[in-house]
Amino acid sequence: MEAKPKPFSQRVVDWYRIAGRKSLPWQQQKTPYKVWVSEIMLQQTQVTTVIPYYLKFMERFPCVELLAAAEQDEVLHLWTGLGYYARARNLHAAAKKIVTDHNGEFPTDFEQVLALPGIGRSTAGAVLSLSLGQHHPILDGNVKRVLARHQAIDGWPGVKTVENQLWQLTEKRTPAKEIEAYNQAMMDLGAMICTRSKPKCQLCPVADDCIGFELGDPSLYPGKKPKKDKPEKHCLQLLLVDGDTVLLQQRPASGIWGGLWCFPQFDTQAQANDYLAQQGINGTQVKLEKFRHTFSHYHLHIQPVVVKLSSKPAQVQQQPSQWVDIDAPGQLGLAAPTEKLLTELSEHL
DNA sequence: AAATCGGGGGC
DNA sequence: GCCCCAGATTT
Repeated sequence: MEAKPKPFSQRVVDWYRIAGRKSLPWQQQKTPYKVWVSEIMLQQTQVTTVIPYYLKFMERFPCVELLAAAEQDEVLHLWTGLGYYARARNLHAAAKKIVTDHNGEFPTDFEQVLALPGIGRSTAGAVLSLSLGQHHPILDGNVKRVLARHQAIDGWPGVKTVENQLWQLTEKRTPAKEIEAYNQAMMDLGAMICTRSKPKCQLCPVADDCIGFELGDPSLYPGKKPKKDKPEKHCLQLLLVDGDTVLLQQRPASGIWGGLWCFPQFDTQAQANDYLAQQGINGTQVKLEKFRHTFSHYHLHIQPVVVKLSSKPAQVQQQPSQWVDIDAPGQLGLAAPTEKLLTELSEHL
């Protein structure tokens, strides 16, 4: 008589009990708020990078009311360096909505959670299952990878039909019991065993019936995103220096570096000169070394130009701007290149 | 140098 | 609904 193999979910949960992660900061005395903040940060960054950001964030905003009451600048400040700043703005907006619409209590109804900005089906399911044990399937990058390999699902998950297959599969595999352990286990399995490259199949609890493994190369799944050439763009950034201070302008709320504070940026030297003339700014221009910053869809070559002013001009700024201390810019959200240039400027002067 | 990651929003 | 967009880190 043959032994009946254990179900997929049982093997995954058994593995988790032994090898999974249970002592991360957001796994202690779990609440929807803690799990929510961690999930948003983890959408764009790995666990080890997230931990210090998460700890600082929770120290400053231990509850949703305090987050809702904060200035956007301070929220972005705590996000500086994490990237995808729209997520911080959505987090902040969602906190305000929780206070006004839900009396400061994180909603426990799936549809209401889904209606919060920055939360889609997978994140809503993750927060409610991990913090409250509600039964919802999840489909983050880790789960996609595990499932796509296990069933050898072809194609890039960015394609709707492929994504739909994966949702069907996660619905089918998600067990009625032990939802919390299973969902956490699947994310851990993807992060620790079924890694993007060099998966540790010999340690995997579901390698026995993994079709990707059986076919010889699980790393062929999921299919890769078709790649596009990234255009090279160029710009100048003006570092207007007056004594120990420098001028920062706030970026428009949407688009690149939305809501962050950056140096005034121009496409051409001529446009920069026009601006300086308009603002009545005189001063010697000193070019710093050009560098390249890469986005998801283009490379930006930034030519920093230091302009030392003899006096602060009477600004007729068309957008919010402020003079900040070069060594201590304050509680503002800064893009990575802005931080880098501030450091350089500090050394240069 | 290339891959990545879940959701928003414009069309 | 489809398609494009966002950014720093890891491999």
